[in-house]
Amino acid sequence: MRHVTITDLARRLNLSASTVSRALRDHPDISEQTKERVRAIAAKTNYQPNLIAQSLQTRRSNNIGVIVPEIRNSFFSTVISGIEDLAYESGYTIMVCQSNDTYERESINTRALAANRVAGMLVSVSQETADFTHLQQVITQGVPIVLFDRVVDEIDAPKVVVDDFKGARQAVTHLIETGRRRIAHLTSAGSLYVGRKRREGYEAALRAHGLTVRPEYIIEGGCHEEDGRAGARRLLAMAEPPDGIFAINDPVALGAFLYLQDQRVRIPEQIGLVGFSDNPNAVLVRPALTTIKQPAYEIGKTAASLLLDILEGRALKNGTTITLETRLVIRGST
Amino acid sequence: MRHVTITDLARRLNLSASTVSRALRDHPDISEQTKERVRAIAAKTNYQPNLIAQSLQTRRSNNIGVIVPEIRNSFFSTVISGIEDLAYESGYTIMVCQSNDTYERESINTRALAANRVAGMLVSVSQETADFTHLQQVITQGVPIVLFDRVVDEIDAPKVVVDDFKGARQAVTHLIETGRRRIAHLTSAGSLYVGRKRREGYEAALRAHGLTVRPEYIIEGGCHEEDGRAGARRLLAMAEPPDGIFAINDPVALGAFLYLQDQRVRIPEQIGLVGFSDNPNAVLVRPALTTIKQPAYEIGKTAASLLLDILEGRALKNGTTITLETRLVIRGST
DNA sequence: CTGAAAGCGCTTACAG
DNA sequence: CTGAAAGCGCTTACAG
Repeated sequence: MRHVTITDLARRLNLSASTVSRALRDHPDISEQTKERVRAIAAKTNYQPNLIAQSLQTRRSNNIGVIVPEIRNSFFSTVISGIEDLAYESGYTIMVCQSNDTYERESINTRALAANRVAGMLVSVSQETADFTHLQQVITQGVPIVLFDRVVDEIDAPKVVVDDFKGARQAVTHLIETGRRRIAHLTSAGSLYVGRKRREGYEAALRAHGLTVRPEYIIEGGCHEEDGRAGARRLLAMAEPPDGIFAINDPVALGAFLYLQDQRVRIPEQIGLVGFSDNPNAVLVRPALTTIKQPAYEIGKTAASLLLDILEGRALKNGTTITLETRLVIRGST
Repeated sequence: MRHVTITDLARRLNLSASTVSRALRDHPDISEQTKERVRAIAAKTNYQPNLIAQSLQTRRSNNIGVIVPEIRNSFFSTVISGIEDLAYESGYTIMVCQSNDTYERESINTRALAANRVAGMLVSVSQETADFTHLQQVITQGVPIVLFDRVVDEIDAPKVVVDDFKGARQAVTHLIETGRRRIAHLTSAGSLYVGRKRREGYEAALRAHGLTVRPEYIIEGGCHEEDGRAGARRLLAMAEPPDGIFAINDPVALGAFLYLQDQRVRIPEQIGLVGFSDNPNAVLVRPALTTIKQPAYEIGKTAASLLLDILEGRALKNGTTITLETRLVIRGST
């Protein structure tokens, strides 16, 4: 019923705990014969080292903390999948928290992970977060953080991102090149880094083609499907509705898509639509969604591998930021 | 740079570690004044209790382990979301592992979580798993397990499921009642519990309506979109293709859907299609997918709450199995 | 009301 | 090659 300990093994073999410990870790000092005996009894009793005790003693941990806005968002669950696969290969386990896009929960999560003495953290900040001391404190305590996707300039930590500006500019340029002139943008509220960058890309594309940025065409909402629906409703209600929409991400784009479809607006003839992410379900709608492909799984793997580099002493250059490639995937919605 | 310890606080206040510890836990013996001093210095130095040390001492943990086949499957990521939300409310953190549907990785994950001395585990077994000693050992060690979705009869543990048999029967009955007579089934390979149950429901519905079960119409594959495509291809190639398809889950159904659409097969006129889960993307295709709604988020919450009941000493009746309701959601694909 | 001591399950310098 | 001792950061019965 109880967990077997090293002391239990030692007692049964008439050895000291030290010797058993060394035998289990294959220390060269220990005789092969003793090692055999220890291994045999360990296997027989189903001994499992207590990683808690080991962590306390060695002040090292095999756990890494992950904080994302929402686990059930396809983009983030794919990132987590990438993180877990790499962590698994390297003998780490991940502790996963979601902030539900609130600052409060994000900071509580950060503390909980710190209290659990994770070796490091991988975080994508919430939409609400504007104060970053919770993250700074962790770093000050010597626990490395790698930021991904929702990164922030205020924190000096390695980052894994895609070129949001460029991706957005590409998306909007594509809308312009396919003949749209009244292009709206569905974006997040607040100061989300990716929101800002994508919006800048949107504006840059318009300007580069001599189009004016019309503030009424920029709808600030959230990052979910329902926000896309709401945004599309507002756009359709305008005296001069847009003929193109660039959404901050695929869920928002799909929300807009469904609303337009409900309203019998023809896509792409009346309104062209572009998303951002290339979630698996971008290909399910008809016409399929044109979008900017973001390598979610690779983002997870890359962020995890940066963290492992730090944990295993491979120093990173100051200000390391890895920018993964996005790609415009043209489908039927434009 | 280093983490502040209780001893650090004690030294700065000229108190003993015991007193500081008691003050922090608000022990009644300690004077209010001392508590104040301790709290003040703890806040000032950003003291964070070392949960690792605490766990070792108290032999309790605030971590619960979660093992799923695949994090980036919409059903499982939603379940995990439910688990995390409830765990968060109760002060627990979750450690998440994916087996990628292999027995090997599932058993290694189980050991890793056990070595991390999680308070309990929530698991949905892999498609490959046929030997359950890795789970049995954990239970024997006194670590409770709650199974969900992919449960197994061989393990005596509380379970959270939906009525797969009934849901499947309902799905197929619906296909029959809408006039289909040649109904195929796309299922998993191997002995997956949910696969078996859903197949039994499929066969029961056919028999109840005097239709014969035609083995060539039962295609064993996997649980992913590509398996649905492959299955649909095989069905279409038959001399007498089916006029209805019941798929083991939504990803498989959507894979079949896309293949049929590519082949210009009209849904629902030529072939009616029903899935299982009601993933968010079931509503994205046109016609939208008829499916059996499975409350993924509630499954996660329920499984987590059963585990918390056990952890907090609220005994469960032997053989507790919670069966959540499924519902037939009729959309355009039938 | 506070402190000294023991101990949770390990690891590792130090001795022999 | 093996063991005794100390210690990781806590908690808690036992004394005072």
